[in-house]
Amino acid sequence: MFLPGPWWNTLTYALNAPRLPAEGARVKVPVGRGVRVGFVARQKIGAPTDREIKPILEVLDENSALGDELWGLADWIGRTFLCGMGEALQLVCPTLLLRGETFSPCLPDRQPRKSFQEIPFYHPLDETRFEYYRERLLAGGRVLLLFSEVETAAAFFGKLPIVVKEEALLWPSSGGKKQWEAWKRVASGKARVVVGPAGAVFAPLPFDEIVVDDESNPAYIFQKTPKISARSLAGRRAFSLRARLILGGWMPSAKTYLRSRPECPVRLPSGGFVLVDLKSALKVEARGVNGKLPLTSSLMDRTRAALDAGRHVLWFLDRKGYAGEVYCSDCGESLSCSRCGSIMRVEAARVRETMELRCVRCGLRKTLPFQCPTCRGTLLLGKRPGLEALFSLASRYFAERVVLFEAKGKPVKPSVILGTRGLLPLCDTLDVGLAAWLDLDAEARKVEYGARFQAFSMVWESYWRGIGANGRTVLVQTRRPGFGWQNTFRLGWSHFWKGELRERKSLALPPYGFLVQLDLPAGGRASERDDLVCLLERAGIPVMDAGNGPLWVAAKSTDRLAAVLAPRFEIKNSRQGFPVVTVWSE
DNA sequence: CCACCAGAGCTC
DNA sequence: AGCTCTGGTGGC
Repeated sequence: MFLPGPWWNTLTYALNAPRLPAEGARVKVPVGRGVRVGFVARQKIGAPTDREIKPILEVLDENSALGDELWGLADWIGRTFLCGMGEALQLVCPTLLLRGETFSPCLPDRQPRKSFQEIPFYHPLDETRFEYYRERLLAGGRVLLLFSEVETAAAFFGKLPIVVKEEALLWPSSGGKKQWEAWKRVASGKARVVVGPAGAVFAPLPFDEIVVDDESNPAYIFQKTPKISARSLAGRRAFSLRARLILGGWMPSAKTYLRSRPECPVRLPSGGFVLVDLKSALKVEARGVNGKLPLTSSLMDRTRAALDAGRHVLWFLDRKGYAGEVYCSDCGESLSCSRCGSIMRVEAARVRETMELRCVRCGLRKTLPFQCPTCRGTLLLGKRPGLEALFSLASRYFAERVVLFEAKGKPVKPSVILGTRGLLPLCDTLDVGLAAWLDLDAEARKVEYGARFQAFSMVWESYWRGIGANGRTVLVQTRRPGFGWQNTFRLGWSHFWKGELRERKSLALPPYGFLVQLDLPAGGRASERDDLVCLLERAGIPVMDAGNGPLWVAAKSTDRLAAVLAPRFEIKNSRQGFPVVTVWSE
């Protein structure tokens, strides 16, 4: 039996009943002090144990609660992404199914298609792609349609022709009761078409066709562990169902490009793209903050011109708050979080017009101190000015036409709108004449090997997104203009991927290999870290250890690593907590 | 005197 | 990660 949770091993229980429940059926069993719901595993022949075997308290299902196909998907997730069946089940199942809610599945039969087939469909204009998807839905069959954003899914669903809508379902973005109702409705065959965000990839229907729009968007990666992309899961489902997989978007992901080498169908018009050297930035400083703000004369001129033409301007900067860091001018020490030790940034307090500190990692809020907590120095200065500092500065030039983006409400008059990549959806509804990336080098540094792709795709999207694309200009400020990948913007993503993949291949990075991130449980002994490193190295697996932060392992396949980690994830090790394993594969 | 809560303890 | 047990608090 598998227990939903961080554990990898199966547990053995005694059954006092004439008939064995099917693989995947749920049972109630005593675990630790309490009673929990588990899933029946494939029978192991004569599992000998030296300890007393506890009884199964209740059998909840006669048949598999998930169905064979989704059960197989969970099994594949557990093996491929080093999370074990327990966490895979938590990801695949609706929460109420895990709690033991009763239901009787009646999954519809399906005439299997002959073979798996992958169709790339890349076009920068939403309407062109969406029209194609609508045609696919009208053609009949069971179709799953995934979108990278909830809003896009809802909008697409809203505009479906009545005939399709009647047999379609919009998958809820929230869990709980709504998700459970959707699950039951789909499982009982009351919908032929499922439209939704990433979570809809677990809709319990044997689809004939699976469409993934915007397939390279990292928004498909689930927030909770295991951090897997719904796109990978869609691909796996299509493969095991022998369904048709349609991959659409602005541009392909590394994996898809590598497999089918599609050609970029469009280029940026020559006037539509401007590359600016950030080294020529104006020497403007915000009060109390050290460091230049990335404003060049080229940016200012074009912004003014776009506003005069009655159009909106987007300024992208991936730094929230007023300053990214605060340091003491006497001792040089930076203020750090008392809870997790990360650096604190300065941002506007939610009450009154004051500033407060906020931890970039754990989100802890604190009031801004008057003196340095280390040396009692009285001059605290900000480093790396962010959007709020930019706002007060830009207001000097463009007065009330500058807006700091908030999710709600949109400016009516032509404005300079400041924000992070979250501004991109504004292109759908506003006439954007200029999209400016103030400091492209600083964008998307989270996953190092994916940083260039992130940056490229966002800039690419900022040109094409929305109906006002005609005549829009994209301006990119960088410290390295004219070198390497920045030049591929004009030529399109085929050129970008060719260069990028050549480099990743030489380093055996994804999609050519796996990169595994191991975050150790907080509060563990330091020796535990050494033990794990030692264990891996003895098994011939080299580990990158920076001393703090996660451990990294690069591997061609995850099999060997899985074998080494498995004993660490047995239920008896629960007391010391478990490392969080994240597999980067594309 | 017991309802309620936070923290400890446990895991085939 | 849940689940239950425990022991302290507080409401009346």
